[in-house]
Amino acid sequence: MNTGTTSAPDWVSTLQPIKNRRSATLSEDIYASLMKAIMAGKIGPGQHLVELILADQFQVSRVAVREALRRLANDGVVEIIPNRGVYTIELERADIDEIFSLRATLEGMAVRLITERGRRSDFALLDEVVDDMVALENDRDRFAITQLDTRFHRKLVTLSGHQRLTRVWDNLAAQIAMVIYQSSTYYADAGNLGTRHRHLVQIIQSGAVDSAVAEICAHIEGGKENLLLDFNPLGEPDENHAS
Amino acid sequence: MNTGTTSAPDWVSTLQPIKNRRSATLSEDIYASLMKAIMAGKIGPGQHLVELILADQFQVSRVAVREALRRLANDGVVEIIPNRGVYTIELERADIDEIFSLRATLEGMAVRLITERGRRSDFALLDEVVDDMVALENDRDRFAITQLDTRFHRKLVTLSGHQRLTRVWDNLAAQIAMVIYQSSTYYADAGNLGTRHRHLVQIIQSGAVDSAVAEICAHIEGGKENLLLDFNPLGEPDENHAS
DNA sequence: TCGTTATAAATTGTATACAATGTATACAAT
DNA sequence: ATTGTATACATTGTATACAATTTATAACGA
Repeated sequence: MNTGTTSAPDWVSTLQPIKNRRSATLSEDIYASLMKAIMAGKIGPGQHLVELILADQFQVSRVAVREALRRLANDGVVEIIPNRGVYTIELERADIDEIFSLRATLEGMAVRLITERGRRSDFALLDEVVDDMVALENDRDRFAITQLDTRFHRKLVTLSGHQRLTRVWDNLAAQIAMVIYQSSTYYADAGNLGTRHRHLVQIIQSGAVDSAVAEICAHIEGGKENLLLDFNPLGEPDENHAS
Repeated sequence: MNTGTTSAPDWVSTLQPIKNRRSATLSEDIYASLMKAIMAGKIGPGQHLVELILADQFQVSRVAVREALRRLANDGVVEIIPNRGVYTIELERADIDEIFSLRATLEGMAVRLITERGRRSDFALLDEVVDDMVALENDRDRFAITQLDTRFHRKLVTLSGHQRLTRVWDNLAAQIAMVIYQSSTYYADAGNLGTRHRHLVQIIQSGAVDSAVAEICAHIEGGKENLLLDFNPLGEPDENHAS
């Protein structure tokens, strides 16, 4: 527990020290804590995550922090530069295109599997989430909305029964969340969130595979459009406006 | 460099100690070495990878090995059970279905992107690989054939220009290789390998997106069929035939 | 004989210590 | 002033040491 005297960024102090761990290993807890902070935008893009500083803050050793950082690198939310350090990624316009197009492909596959199989119980489980959405349609709690939306789409993927697909989606989910939380307009039309998802479920339920896949793709594309409404190039140079 | 006296499996001794590292970090080298051994089937499914034993063999510390093992877990070729250890995965029939269906989806997306864009230079690069295949059509070197086949499909993915798609595919590639190397019949029809891939490139070149995507899916599905010809349930119970 | 508890062995999880690498600063030479 | 070089600092990479957990083994009682 080396007491580093190095100057630390503001967001460091917001990280809660690990008192008694909740998961199987320390690094798991640290991973969860950092992931949450990054996804919520508390850490912000391009930040340097220094092992010793984080270790001091969490009151654990560097190795635990180190392992957590490697896991974050997997999920693509931080970048490791050998001998230099770990930095949170900076999402540019092209990245958003990639994230959403890949997401559409993955969820499209899930929808195809669900639709082809046509299990009544699947539809019921999806409807459950939609019901919660409808109940929340006049709410303005962005956090709750995001949670619910994510829950629906993840349910879609898990119901596919495809473990590897789920795993890949979970990886991407971190980046999706990063982007969504940073946007103010993504849920501009939160008012009809339930309606839109209900519609999607109905098409899936109808058994029309191609229509269902097309619908989820359009759904996701629509989300991207909303997102881009207020996309200001966060990490981008913004075209050097002289000086 | 603790000299463990514990009994070690045979395959351990085949791993070359790291003399002077080639990549940026030690764990990177160890990761590459282990991955190669697993993909080639030298380590086999269900094996327990003990950190200390590996550290002794590579003549490095446990932490470097540990990091490498975590990376392997990402790629889904080993499974980490907290406090118990790291084990190579055992692929069952359902896993093969998953791997190939996900692969079809990913490469399908790549083909769509390439076909939509219709870049002449892309076609040329793909044709280059196909030429090499044709030159090798009467060869019986399974290793060379596998290498070339992998090169083609990876080229397909990278040419899509979609970094995240490429990354996901690379992850899956390890599992694909594991399966292929363990099968004797996957390249049963290696004689027309070049022809089949040439056909695929031509359809892509024609610009017919739907046909091209359908073709790559059929291509991959065909590969799976070959693979399953000699699939003996490696890790599977084989349906308990009484006792 | 069976199950239960106690003890020891093996293995992983975590912390600390040291080495190597990269980065910035100060100073000299031109 | 500018470039090159040396030195000190910050940070990561790697090794060793200790703690915690699980599994195996043995002793014990019913």
